[in-house]
Amino acid sequence: MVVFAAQGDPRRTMALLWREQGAAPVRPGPRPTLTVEAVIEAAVAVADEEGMAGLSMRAVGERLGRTAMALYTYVADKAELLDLMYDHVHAELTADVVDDWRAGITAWAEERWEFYLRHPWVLHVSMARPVLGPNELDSTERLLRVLKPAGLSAPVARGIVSSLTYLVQGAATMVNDSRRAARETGQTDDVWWYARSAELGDVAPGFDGRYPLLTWLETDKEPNETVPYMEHEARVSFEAGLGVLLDGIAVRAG
Amino acid sequence: MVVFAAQGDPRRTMALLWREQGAAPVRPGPRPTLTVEAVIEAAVAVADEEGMAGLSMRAVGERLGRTAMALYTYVADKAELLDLMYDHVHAELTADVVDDWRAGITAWAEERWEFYLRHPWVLHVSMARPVLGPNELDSTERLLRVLKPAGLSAPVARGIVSSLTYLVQGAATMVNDSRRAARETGQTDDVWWYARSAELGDVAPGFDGRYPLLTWLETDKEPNETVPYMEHEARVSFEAGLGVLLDGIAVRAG
DNA sequence: CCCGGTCACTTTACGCTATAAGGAGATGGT
DNA sequence: ACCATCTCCTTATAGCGTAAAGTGACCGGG
Repeated sequence: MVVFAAQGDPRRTMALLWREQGAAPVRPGPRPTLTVEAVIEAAVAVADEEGMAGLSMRAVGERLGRTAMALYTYVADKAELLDLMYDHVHAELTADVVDDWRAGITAWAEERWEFYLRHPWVLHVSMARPVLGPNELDSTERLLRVLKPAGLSAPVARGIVSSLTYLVQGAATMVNDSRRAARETGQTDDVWWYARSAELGDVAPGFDGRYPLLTWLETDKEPNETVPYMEHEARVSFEAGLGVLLDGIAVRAG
Repeated sequence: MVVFAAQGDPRRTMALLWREQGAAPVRPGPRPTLTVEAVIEAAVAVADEEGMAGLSMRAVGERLGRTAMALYTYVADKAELLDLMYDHVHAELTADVVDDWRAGITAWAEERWEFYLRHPWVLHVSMARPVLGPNELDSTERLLRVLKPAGLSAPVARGIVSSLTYLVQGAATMVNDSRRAARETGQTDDVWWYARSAELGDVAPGFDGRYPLLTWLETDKEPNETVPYMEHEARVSFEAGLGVLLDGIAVRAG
């Protein structure tokens, strides 16, 4: 369920994103009883609570005491609504510049991490046709202010920004999927793993002999009681990956 | 549209994945005219051609000259079919061990890259509840054989494997989404970007002043005529990210 | 040889989706 | 008062996974 930017009139969507408020002309007909903002906020609330799969025009309308069709007065279609939702929540990102680029990048990545756990549906909006709203651009501009002192070339910086994004999004997706799976199946990571490794032992006898390195890979895990298995693994690999990336940047830094 | 592993009887699915063939007992009633393999192959063909969104039980049935319901003779439900499809295509991964870990990891990542472009739908199967079929496990075991000589600890190795996976999958997702968007909207990356940056200029005058570093980031691009814009960017950032990761591994290698 | 149990496969039906089409009623300008 | 205009509603369509029930083919045992 990866979704693209609005396919309707792009100018219209861009104008909404950048809020060109054209001093609403006085027209005949009933006054609207809602606003685009109210629709966006209701939609974000639905998506936060029910996930991208639960985001339907009916659900958003219902939350506002309207029918699904009433929303089409305010947005062109669902894709446009998603663009507006996407930029709306990106306003939450405010991590500001720090002197040390290493600390700055870490802070940026940590803020994104929390952000994606707060709004899992954002990860289902494709980056192949970016939304190009002001709030996401602001956040990226701030990352670049942090990255600049490392003295990288523009092409290398592009690679770093992408890799950083892939890493945060990948690890956060793992956490979100794990939570969703637990909610939908009623089975925590740990219960699931316990059951599956038993079945794996039954169906693939001699596992340790056939997969010695996979067996080795699972060793030396620090005991962890509080966080579900997969969430913990994702968090640890996020930190590890970030550390490796930062080291790699240092190698290239001027 | 991220999908999870089968929720029906997990034992049944695991038995199918590891092909415990229980010497089909002779029973009354008509002989089945298909096989699980045929169903899997038809489903993979549909998914390769139409994408995950086009993979419906009706479409698979149609390809086999059957109704959607006929498939339920061979698989428990759509989720189980997806697990079987997932492991089936992972048999294509055969990259084998090389002496140099740097070359070995690169080869592994390149093979995965091609694989995800060949089967975009694989990226929509969640890793939070892994399929645990033999073919994917084999591929990971081979990666570990390559990684082992670097002399990492198991916890660090887990972080590396995850980060590597996030990187390849993230960049490949970008390419796949870009291709899908071009197909669905009839607009290539380049046409889209041209139109959108014009609109951005209209709607956000003074862009260069407000976003000096974003403007800088887009500089020094090597001219590229053959590959669509986004695909090229994704490929370049994949290579750059891989290079940074390998450097980071070298720092930690024993 | 035929009968009864079993299974492959079909048709139908349900609730869900986005949104096109058309209608009702409110509003403001003339 | 009239009319153009706009908000919001109801209705309808094609597609999804799969539950339920029906049809007819096939096999072993009497």
